[in-house]
Amino acid sequence: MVNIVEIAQLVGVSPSTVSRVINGKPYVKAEKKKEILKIVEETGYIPNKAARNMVLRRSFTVGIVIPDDFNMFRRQLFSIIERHLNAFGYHTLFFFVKQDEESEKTCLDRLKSENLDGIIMLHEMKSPGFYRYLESARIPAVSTTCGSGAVPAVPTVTLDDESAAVDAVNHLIGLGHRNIAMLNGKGFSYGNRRLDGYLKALEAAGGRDCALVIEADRYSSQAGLEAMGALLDSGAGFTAVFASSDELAIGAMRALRDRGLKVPGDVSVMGFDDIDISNYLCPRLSTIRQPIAEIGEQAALMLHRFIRGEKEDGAGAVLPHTLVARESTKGTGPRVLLNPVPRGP
Amino acid sequence: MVNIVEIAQLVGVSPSTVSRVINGKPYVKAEKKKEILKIVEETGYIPNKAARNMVLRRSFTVGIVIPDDFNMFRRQLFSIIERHLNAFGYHTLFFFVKQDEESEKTCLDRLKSENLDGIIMLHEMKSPGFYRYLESARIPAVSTTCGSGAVPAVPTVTLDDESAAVDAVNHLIGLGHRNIAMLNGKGFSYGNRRLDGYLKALEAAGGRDCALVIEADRYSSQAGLEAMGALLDSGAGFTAVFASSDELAIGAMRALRDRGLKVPGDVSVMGFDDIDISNYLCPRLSTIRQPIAEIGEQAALMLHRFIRGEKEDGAGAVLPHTLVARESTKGTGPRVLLNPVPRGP
DNA sequence: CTGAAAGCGCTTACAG
DNA sequence: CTGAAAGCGCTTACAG
Repeated sequence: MVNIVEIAQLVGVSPSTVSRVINGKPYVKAEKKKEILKIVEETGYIPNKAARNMVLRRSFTVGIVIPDDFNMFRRQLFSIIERHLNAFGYHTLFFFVKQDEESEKTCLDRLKSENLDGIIMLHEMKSPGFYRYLESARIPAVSTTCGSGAVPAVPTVTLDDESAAVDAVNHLIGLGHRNIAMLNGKGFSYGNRRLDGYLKALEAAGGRDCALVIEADRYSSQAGLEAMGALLDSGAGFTAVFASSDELAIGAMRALRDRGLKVPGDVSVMGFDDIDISNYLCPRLSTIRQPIAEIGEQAALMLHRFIRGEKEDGAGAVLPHTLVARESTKGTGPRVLLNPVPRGP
Repeated sequence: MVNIVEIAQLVGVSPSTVSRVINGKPYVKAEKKKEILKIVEETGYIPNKAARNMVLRRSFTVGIVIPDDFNMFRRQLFSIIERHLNAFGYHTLFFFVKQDEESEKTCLDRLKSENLDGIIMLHEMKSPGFYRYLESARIPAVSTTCGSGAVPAVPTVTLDDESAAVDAVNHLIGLGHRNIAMLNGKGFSYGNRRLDGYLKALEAAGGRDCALVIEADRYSSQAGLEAMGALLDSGAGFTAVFASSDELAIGAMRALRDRGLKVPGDVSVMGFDDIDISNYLCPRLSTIRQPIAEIGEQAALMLHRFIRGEKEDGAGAVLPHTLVARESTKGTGPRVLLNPVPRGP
């Protein structure tokens, strides 16, 4: 690998000058510049990043902290963020973290050694030490996952989970459903906020005592399948389900079908996220659309400004969601309570 | 940020000694070691990575080159690879690349500046310059995506796409189907290999003249929806479809349903990949299971050995696939050719 | 077992 | 406009 002093020798100038033209600094005579560029081109010289980062004491890269088992919603989100960040000139470094302290600690240690320009959180850390560090080390960070205002040092770009859940449940109520179960995930605060919305909507409709909540281990299809299976086994009655992620809903639909129940004939199913696949399912999934593109764009932009020292005015942004009514939800018709068919043969 | 000389001063030793204990080198008196560790702990000192990488002339990180719009199959694969790589002590740096020369060039330039220990290719580069560079710079690389043996310098861990496709089509043939369409993606050589398998199976069954191939833009559900729509519009007759990715199959099923056709009642659909979601669909998707976990593990292991200088014996590994017959494929029954219903008013 | 010194490849005041 | 020099934070022969 050729380095800057070799280039300098080849051209017959000093490394300082080479550095200047490489970094687009002014004050270099046009002809010299041309010669240098020519040699750089010929040799295929690429500056050593580690050396550069060291002296500059920054890395021009932003870290993206994301759950190890990130679902499709985050899959889509991070692509968008990555793209915007690139457009701003940042590289991107992923930190996959699991749901345990050990993993969070490892992540934090790595973070510290990287000299990151900034951080995007697509994850919620349990350990407060993490956020304390960001604050004390004055590392700009933006979250798309914490509750708005939950972590003072970290502005959050998100939707209003609670009112989105209210809308989802109201959609079901408007269709005539009264016994609406909620299938929630675990481990993220947005689950709580969506649960709050569910309860609130029920309450407003005078059906708070119909609340029926089951908690899945995660937000995946498999978790949804299992949780819905358990719900059906319990013998609880319901004609609709609100799942707090599309993947949960997909698993739930599968469990319903496995018991011979029709969606939406017997049970209406409502998701949350509007991941790409939801519109290709049979039936197409009714859901709450998160404005993924806008969240990603805003988060990247906000972080960029943050890094450049344009102090943000605080809590972040709350973006509008959309109710997408598709085929997996429909009216109750005779409004009878579903009696789940007994399991097995 | 505290650095190594400050730590040294605090303890009253030289930076050399601190460096030794941090890196677990021998020859440090136990008591000194203890004191140093204590101060390191107290101050929360983390070595500066850029500095370390520079002097060591390596980064302890492997690059993962992956299509910008990677699908769920790669999503699952990269998580597995990332985990194994971590277990071997590598960090991981993603390079998202688009299907154009520009993007490939950018990727290559970044690659050069990173001093990577090795590279995993979850993508196929069009520009031969990329592979030439890997070879000339002697950067260990392993692919999971190129054809086996396609790029001499890059061993490949993959399945036998052609014979997997043969199995898929034979499954359909065994069910009584004769008019089997293939829905292929674009831009990756494995598409060609799967196409070869499709043709081969047809030929072996004496039905080569029934070949009916439509090429989608990509391997996504949307692409599958569109391609299947076009196929139906063409008026071509078929009772089964072999799609070269599960996502393509999902889109195809949606298009079929949109025309009022039943899967598998009217048309059987076969996918390829066996991504997580496929087993939750209604109907559950019949498909070819790629041994994702094994591919990921093997690729990581092979790269690790490669990096350590244990020269691989060349072309890589071919792992076994599995035919997974689920609900989206079934016998033809009366074996009539489907006459597509005319498109809606 | 330990430290002083050189060096990794770059950038940036500083002096001209 | 340009170069010599110092310095970023680490590691590693080398000499003791």
